[in-house]
Amino acid sequence: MEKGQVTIRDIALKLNISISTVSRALRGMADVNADTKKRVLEMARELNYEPNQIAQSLRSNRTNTIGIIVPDVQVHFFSSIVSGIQKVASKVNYNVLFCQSGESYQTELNNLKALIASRVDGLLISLSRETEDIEHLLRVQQKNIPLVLFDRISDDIDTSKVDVSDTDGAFKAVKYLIDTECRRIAYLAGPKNLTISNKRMEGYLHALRAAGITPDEELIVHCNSLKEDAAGATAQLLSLNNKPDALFCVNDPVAIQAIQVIKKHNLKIPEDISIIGFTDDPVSALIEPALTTVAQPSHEMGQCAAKLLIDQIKGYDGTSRTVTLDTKLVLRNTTKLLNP
Amino acid sequence: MEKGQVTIRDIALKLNISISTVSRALRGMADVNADTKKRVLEMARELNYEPNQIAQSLRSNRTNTIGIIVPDVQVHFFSSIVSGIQKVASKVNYNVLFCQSGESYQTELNNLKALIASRVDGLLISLSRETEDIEHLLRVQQKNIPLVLFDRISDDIDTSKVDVSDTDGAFKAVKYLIDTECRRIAYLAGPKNLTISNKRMEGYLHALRAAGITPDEELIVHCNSLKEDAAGATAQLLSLNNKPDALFCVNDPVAIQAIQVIKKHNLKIPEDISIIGFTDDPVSALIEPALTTVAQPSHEMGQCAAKLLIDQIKGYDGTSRTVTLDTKLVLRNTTKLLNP
DNA sequence: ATGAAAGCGCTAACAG
DNA sequence: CTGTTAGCGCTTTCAT
Repeated sequence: MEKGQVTIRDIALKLNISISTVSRALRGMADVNADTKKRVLEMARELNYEPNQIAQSLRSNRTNTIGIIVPDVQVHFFSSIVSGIQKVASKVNYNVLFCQSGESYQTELNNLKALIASRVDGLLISLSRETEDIEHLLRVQQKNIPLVLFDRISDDIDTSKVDVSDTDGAFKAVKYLIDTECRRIAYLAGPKNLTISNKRMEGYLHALRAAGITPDEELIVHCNSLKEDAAGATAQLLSLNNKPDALFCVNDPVAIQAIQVIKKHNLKIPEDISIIGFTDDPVSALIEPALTTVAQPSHEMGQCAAKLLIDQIKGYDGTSRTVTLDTKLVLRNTTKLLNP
Repeated sequence: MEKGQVTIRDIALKLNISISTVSRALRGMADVNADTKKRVLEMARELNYEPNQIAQSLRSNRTNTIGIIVPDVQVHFFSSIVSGIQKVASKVNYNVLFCQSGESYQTELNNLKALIASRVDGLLISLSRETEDIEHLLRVQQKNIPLVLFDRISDDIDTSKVDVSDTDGAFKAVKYLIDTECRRIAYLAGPKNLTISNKRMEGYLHALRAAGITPDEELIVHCNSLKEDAAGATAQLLSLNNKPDALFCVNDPVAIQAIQVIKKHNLKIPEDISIIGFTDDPVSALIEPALTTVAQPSHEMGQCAAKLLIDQIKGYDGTSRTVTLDTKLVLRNTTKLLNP
């Protein structure tokens, strides 16, 4: 066995039959003598034979492998998506080639190159924060490689996409704040070019206007590198003459930062100031006070994206479509109770 | 381009030269006419050529791909390891095929089969909780596929391994509890067959004995399915006539469960009862009180395992060795301060 | 029911 | 410097 892995040739030689017969027997094709077939299968097991998928792929031009690129799998939201993808894929015998862009456009490019070279049957991508130009995605399409974008999607390309109802989620959150008597509601936003941040802003503005509240520029603050700036941005809001009485945050980490700062200022949550986040990170239920947040179905998102892609690969569905999953407002202790 | 991806043959035809020349030019081999080479490279770019790694792999018998199996990537500890692995691998142009066992032995077996069929150059595995028999790993070795185990390792196989100093970490934790005047220290253990849980128990016992404290069977409670049973186990300890004054927990999720229960019993942490966890999950710093815990360098663990494997693949090092990474006691607010 | 042979895309002798 | 050829392991005609 020193010569590496066992091949159908080894089996054929041992049994003194041709490799085509072995191949046929192994795949359970109809026109093989029952006895031959039995002997082949036995020998295969005895020699611990595993089919060489590389050879199969070269022949069939299909690898049964899909590629994923996410910014950073250490972020729970993404690991949950990746988990969903992998489970769906493995159920239908697809392998998953896994890459991280680390929020770098250049790395995303390199990842993509590697995945294309590996001849993945399809691609699942959540764009890096740096990515603005999507030329590389167009090149994927030219090569007829099925592509599904998720979460960090782009409007500049016509392909299948999975996202969540950001705008509606934000609307529901801000509406709840208004319904619980908050009037000066601030938005702790993400970078100005981040699509999801802008969509959430839309929902925020829409909810304010629907309640007859005029948005105040002063109350919208952008954090450039999400985590780091959040504390500063919060401090800035708290130093206003006319302080906010609620904070809607672009995501949970920002909200958690905000909570820390607010606590230091000795303000009571939610009596003095209410807070709502976005994502429903597992941490959010455990901190104190437990964070009210707009939950995104991350695991489901992964599953949905994977299904969409595999359907496309198998040619069940050639049209590109966008699936928008629902968000849900999870009420916890950083918001006041609704008076019935 | 309807015919799928571009091959060196397409380039050769367009340029009216042989495919071997194209192959040589593409790989920048010395003995190619500078002009020919230039024309090949230009044409390659023009046609958007990407080398077919499948074909290369079949020829070279190397895929430049490593396989990972982890129980569940949604657990931060594992996603952090996976992240470390992927970064190291991509730096040296290795792809990562990613699988999850979901703590199921059967799924682990299936994953392994798929990865072997994909002819990965090496394997990185953290065993499922169900896995007791390691026959499948021996078969991997018979096939001469380099294998590195990490975190959930097995003593029954001679291969490279990466783990952390569980015993020493536990010792440090329990010693700290003793040094801060705790005397009745309980151990909230994991399943009885879980290696890491047992190693941590050793450290626990060792620290007690070193301080002249006789271990009390009553104070060692096993949780079978880590998360679910923790609450019950804690309640059980609190109902003892002679209650514990400290809790050493097999991991952070268990510790966090314990904290909830203790709070409900209106006991003060750490005044009435101290708690120490294991892992340093990101949550642990954010809960209240912030959890004192034994930190495991998860990201580093991934990097280390990947390096070990790749060295082995490249034949730099054929011997199997075990790397034990250091743990660190991170003091937070579930333990008392040390009196100087 | 089985075998022989071609070919998937690429690399590596071996010739020229 | 370049072309020809064989072959990696497998599937699939096409014969027999």
